Amino acid sequence: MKELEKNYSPKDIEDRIYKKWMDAKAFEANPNPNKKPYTIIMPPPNITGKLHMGHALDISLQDTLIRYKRMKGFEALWQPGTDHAAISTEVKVVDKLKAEGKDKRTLGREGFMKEAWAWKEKYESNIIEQQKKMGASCDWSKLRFTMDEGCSNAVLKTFKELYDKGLIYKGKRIINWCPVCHTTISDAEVNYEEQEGALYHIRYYFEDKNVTINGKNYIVVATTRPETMLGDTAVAVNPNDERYKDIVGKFLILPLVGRRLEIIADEYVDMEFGTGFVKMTPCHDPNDFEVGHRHNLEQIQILDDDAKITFSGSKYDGMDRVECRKVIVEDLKENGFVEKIEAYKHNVGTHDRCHTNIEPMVKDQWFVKMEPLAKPAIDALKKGDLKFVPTNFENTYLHWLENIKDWCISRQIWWGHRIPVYYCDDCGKMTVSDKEVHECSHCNSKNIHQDEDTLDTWFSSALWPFSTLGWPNVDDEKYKYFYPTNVLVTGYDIIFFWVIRMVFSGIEQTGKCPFDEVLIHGIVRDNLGRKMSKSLGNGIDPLDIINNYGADALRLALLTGNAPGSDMRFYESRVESARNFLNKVWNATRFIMMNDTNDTFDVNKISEVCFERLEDKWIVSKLNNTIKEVTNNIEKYELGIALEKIQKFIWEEFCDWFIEFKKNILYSGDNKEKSNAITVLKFVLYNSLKLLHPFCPFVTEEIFDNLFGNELLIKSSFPEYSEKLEFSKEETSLEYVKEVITSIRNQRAELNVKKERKPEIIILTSDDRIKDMYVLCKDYILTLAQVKNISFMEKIDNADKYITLTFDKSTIYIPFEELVDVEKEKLRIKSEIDRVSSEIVRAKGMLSNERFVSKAPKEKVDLEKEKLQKYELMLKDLESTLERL
RNA sequence: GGGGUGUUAGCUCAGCUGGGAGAGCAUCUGCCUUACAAGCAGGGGGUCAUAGGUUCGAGCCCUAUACGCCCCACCA
Repeated sequence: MKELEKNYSPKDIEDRIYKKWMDAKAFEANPNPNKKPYTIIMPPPNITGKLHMGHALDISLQDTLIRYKRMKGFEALWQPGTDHAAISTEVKVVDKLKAEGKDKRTLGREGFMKEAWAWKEKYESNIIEQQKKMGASCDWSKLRFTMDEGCSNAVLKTFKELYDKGLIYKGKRIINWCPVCHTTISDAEVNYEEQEGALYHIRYYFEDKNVTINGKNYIVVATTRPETMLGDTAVAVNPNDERYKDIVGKFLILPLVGRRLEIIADEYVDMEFGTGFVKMTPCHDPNDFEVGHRHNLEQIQILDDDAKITFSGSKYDGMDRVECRKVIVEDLKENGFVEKIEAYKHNVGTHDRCHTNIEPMVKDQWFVKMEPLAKPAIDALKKGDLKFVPTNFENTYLHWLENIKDWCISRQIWWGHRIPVYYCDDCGKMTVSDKEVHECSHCNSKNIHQDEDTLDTWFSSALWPFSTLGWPNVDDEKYKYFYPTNVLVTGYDIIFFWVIRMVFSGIEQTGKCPFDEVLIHGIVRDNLGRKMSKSLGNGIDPLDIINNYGADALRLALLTGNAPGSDMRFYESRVESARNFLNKVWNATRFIMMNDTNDTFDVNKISEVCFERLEDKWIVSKLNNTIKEVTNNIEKYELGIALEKIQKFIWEEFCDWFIEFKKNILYSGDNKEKSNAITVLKFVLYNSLKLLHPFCPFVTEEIFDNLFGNELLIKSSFPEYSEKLEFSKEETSLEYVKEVITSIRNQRAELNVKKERKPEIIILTSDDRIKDMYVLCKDYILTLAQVKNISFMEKIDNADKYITLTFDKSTIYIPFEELVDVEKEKLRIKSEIDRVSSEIVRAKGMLSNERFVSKAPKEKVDLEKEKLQKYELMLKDLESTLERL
């Protein structure tokens, strides 16, 4: 047996282990009729960035699940890939070009795409390398990209099918325009930010000088955006507004411009707000657009794509929107149109990528009709075909789908899937096709040109669960075997963007919900609870953590105490304690290897009969139970709880107690005993490593390799709970061990044993197995409580010289004069009497409550009876000891 | 405005279908015991936000209140 380093150092190990897995093709999964499939589709990271803590958490969760299922005997596929991240990437590439003195427009579409693909190659490999550092066991041989040929085919096919069904349409609608990115964005990509602004109250005079309201011949409208008045085409009031009933249908004159505006009545207007008059700017406000439609209002576009004013023939033409606002307000003031200006906080829509204020505009765009698609997605959840963990996100999901608006999918950028629509320059008609198009399908003219726009990046990600598996080729073996997938793991922040769109796309295109369950996790925040962000500079780089502590430690830190769906704060101290735990496992291994006398360990030859001694039965039974509980927890996605139980078992039960028990045998026992001890130690470690492997794969694989050789841990099987290891008939034996543990604890903790004293303690017991356990603990007691030795007696004569600790099956006698400060001991016993007495009162109270006895389950009642008995015994003993002192 | 969620030890958080309050960190005490000082043995510290209710029994279920956070909608 070789010797291990004193401390676990992940750096030397992780890359080597990862390579080993890769060489063994351990991550690959292929259709296998003899196994059940288990599939997780990885949320494809954007090719714009590097690995952050959110990814690290995402990977830790998924990798743990997939490794677990793989060990459980499933053909477990974790499908990796990356996302082209349309706008984000385009912005980055444009910036990069700018830095190089190049310009997107002069480069042209083709030249730009070349640059973008080069970017993709570089950044994709970066992020993949980083995922590998985390230990991600995804099937890299099946790596996909949202713009690769297969995914592009899926996009074309889907577009064509939805178009043919009338679910994709082109129309002039009001959309969100980003004046910086020069593209439309969907509603979901708009973030509302509260901004300081002003509410400008402006007078609009009646056309007819004889018309008055409240004695004035003007009305007052309130607006936060006075510059948009250039596009006003009406003023609206609520039809139920008694104040203004008589002036509906009258005309106003738009200040500065002179346009005639009719006063119209529409329910949209809130009578309570402001003056009850609303100026209507159908081209630059979504609500006004709707009202405009109902009343056939003229649409006047006053902003161009840069959000500059286009109002030819006026001084405002060409002004920036912000500048124009100032000028218009000045002009209004000068001409006496301003009633008042109030400071006003309001929410302004911004682009989630560049944080520019978005501009509502009317443009000809492509949309997906959502209502018919949303319905089956709602039903899927209601029928139970789809479940969220935790379930409270189901409300969010339903609420969004039930109030859904059509999805604007066209983007005025180049990096993405180009919309497969071709316009004929001769007949003017459209041809939509999922194949290459060379001529107009209506007039056969070759004079055609393709739509310039590309698709929203989420259009392709929506197809990810099946496009990566071979769809639209429905005969693809991968698709047939691995689809639909089992669980989707992602953050709550992209439920709307991604999860919902995958669900309705999956149902529409494949007829099946793309996954059974969605495991939602929260955001990893900094130690002050803030989001990690570039602008705050508070981001923690997972790679730094991996360098310092190892990937396993990072994974453990992210998984412990992290409940599904809720945010967590990241503390480096957590990583440190995780690392310490791993070191503990490492050293337990080291201990076993140092004492190893048994090179012929064969786990298959181990059965329940190997566990002869009490402590063996005890630890194996603990192990067995841990396996059962941990399996349950993992199946319920309670990874944090599972991990906690494994750690507790390994550290407290295995290391602190079992290994300590075995030291006596290993140091002084005979060879057969030693060999037996090693066998059990190895058996428990062997299974512990397996339990632990899904969570921290590197260190466990390394240890496994050192200790058990041939087999790869990643390919081994997860431990199974076994009835045979319950030792149910031996249950009392476990209590013996517990008793010994308790007695040792009591001596150490409560007696204030003086350091230099090493007297002999005496134990009375008639049970040989108890005797055995005390002998086993002898050195442990010696070391820790400085008790010199243990002797066993049938009875003890001068009992009043001893302090006693009484248990069910044994009594410990400790010579108090030698060992203990009598006064302190009296105090201890008194407080102990108080505690036990109150327990007795509690138990008696419960048992004398007739309703408890009659209504509570029998086992609960029995439990209380047992407790009462035990405490009464203890009380008696404590009282007699106190008397003797 | 609608929906969700939180309030548990000094800090950050677990607590699964209701059955004697837990972890990590911090703190205090004693240990360089030959697997591990990245360690060992122990201690202190909680009216589980408040008020009611259901129940034999509530941190957990119900109702209300207070404070906080998140998401959606967005009123010019």
